[in-house]
Amino acid sequence: MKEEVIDMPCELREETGFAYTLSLVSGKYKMIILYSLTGATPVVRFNELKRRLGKISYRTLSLTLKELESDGLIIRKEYPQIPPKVEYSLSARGQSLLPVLDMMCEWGNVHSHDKLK
Amino acid sequence: MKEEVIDMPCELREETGFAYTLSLVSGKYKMIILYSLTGATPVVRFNELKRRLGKISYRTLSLTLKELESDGLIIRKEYPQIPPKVEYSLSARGQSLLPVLDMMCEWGNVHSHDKLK
DNA sequence: CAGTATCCCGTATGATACTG
DNA sequence: CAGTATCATACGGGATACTG
Repeated sequence: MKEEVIDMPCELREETGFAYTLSLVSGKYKMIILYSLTGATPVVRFNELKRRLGKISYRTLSLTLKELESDGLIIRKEYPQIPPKVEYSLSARGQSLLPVLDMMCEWGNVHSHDKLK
Repeated sequence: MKEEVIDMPCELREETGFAYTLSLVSGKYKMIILYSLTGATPVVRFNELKRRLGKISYRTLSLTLKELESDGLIIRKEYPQIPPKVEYSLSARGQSLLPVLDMMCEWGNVHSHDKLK
C-alpha cells in the first residue's frame, strides 16, 4: 500500500489519508464489528460477538479482532480465569472513527433506494 | 451480501446503509477514481485516468469504471469518432458521495500519525 | 484511443477439527 | 470459552497481447 501512495500523482497526495482510513476499516466485517461495539452493550465477549455477526468463521473473527486491536481501534481485555473470558470494546481511537462510519451509513440509507436507470 | 444482511441481528439492521455504501466504494481504486474526477479537471479520458492512477492495469480500470458507471456514480460519455474518445465524470450521485470520502480522508490525515503502543 | 481476451497469482475468507 | 491449526476456495487484481 505504501508504495502505491508514493506512486500517486501530486494532486492526489493530500488525499492519502483516506487510503489509510480505508486500510483500517476494509475487510468484510471490520466496520460492522466496530458498530457491534456501540450502543447498549459496548463490551462484548468473543462468542457473543460471533453470534452477532452471523456467518463469520472463528478464524476470520479472530484474525479481524487482532488487526483491529493492533490498529488501536479496539481493546481486548482478558480475564485470567477458567473458563477464559475476554471482552472487546472500542478504544477512544475507535470511537473517534464512529462519525465517519455514521456518515457512510447515512449516505447508504439515503441512497440505497435511488433508481438507477 | 443481501443474505448476510438478512442474517444480521435487529440492532444492526439500521446500519446496513454502510454495507451498501461500502459495496459501492470498496475496491482498490474506486475512491481514488472518484477523487480523480474532482478538482480542476473533472472530466477525464480513459488513458489520462490510467496515467493519473499510476499502476492500475487496463483490465482493472476498465472493470472498475464499468462498476462505477452501473452504480450511477460516474458518467461515461462516448464520442463516436476515430480514434475513439471517451470522457468520464462524476454524476450528481457521485458528487453527493464526496463529503463522505472527504471525511474518511480527513480522519486518516489526522490519525495516521497516532502513536500505537 | 479505448478498450477486451487470456492467463496467472496472492490474499481474504470459509469449514471444520482440535486445544488449553 | 476463546481461540488455533489445517486445508480449501473464491475473487480481486496484475501482465501482456490483441482489436475495432
